[in-house]
Amino acid sequence: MQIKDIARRLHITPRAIRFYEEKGLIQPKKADESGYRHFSEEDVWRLQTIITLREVGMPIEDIRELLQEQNEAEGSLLHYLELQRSFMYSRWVEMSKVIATTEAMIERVKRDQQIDPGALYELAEANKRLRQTRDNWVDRWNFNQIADQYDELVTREQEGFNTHAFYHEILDQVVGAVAPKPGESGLDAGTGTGNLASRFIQMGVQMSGFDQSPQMLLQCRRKSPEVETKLGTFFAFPFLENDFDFVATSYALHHLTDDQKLLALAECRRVLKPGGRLVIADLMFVDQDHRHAHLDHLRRQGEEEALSQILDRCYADRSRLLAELDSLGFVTEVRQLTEYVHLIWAKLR
DNA sequence: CTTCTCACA
DNA sequence: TGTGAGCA
Repeated sequence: MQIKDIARRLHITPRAIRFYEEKGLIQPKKADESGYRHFSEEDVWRLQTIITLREVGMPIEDIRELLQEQNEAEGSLLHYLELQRSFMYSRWVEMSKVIATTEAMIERVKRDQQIDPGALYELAEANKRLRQTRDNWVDRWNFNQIADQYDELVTREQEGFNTHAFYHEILDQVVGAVAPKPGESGLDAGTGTGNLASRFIQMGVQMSGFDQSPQMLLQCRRKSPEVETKLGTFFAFPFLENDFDFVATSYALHHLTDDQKLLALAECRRVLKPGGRLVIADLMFVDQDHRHAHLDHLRRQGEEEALSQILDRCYADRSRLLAELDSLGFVTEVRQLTEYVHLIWAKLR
């Protein structure tokens, strides 16, 4: 297929296609003699993905990085579509928030019968901060790289400080706290290799899960094909509103900063049915005082490894999560499971 | 019909 | 982040 054919098919100009090649997003084969580009079906999917991601506002450079890690995964068409879906959801969630903010601005102007620039500015800024908080996330753990060893890593007996001590027991506690009834549908947020989701599957529950790492999802599909898996992020769960009876999440929130955790809680709320419940098990401190006291303690003991791990991972401020859950309309209960792992049970009022 | 480069917004 | 002109 020549450049004009594919351009017509995808409704873009040949010039733009060459431009994407120049930027390193595609590498079409060139015929030896003429120097003409020849495009395969795979190239079509890839370009379609590029176009969609551009349409939802993703910069060229980001698309390039995304497609690069994507390249090594197999089953291209499905992966391209999943990438597109994931970003459609993030765009959708973002638009919902912008609409809500605009509504609030309109209400304010109507009510006050005059424009208060400061307040309107505040509202507009809130959107910007939200986007920044969300865009700040990076996968410092490189899950695509470690996906095939992940289960081994978390269950290995470790010398000294072990963040994943009692891993399986804690997952069992989460299942117990959710107390799922057969036929219910649940979501495992940040499902990874599906260790939590598969427990629910065994109880006759319909499970969905999402993760930001395609490689982790491959492991999950291999181990537990019954889990519906989607590519997606904690800032835009790839699901519609009111989809689930419960959301469960374990050892995932600590990959987010505290601000990002709050966004994630709002997403939990969004996908839950009325009366739905949320169970979180993760690394936490009771509150900031507890955090600082504990860090001081470790410093005095010379526990450098534990200290650096805690500082490196984003142990949650439990009190802040609870406050946010309350304002989102949840009633909550808490239980401390191990030295660092706490369990939060929450139910929509 | 395609290639590439250069200038332009 | 692309586009159009001009050339080979």
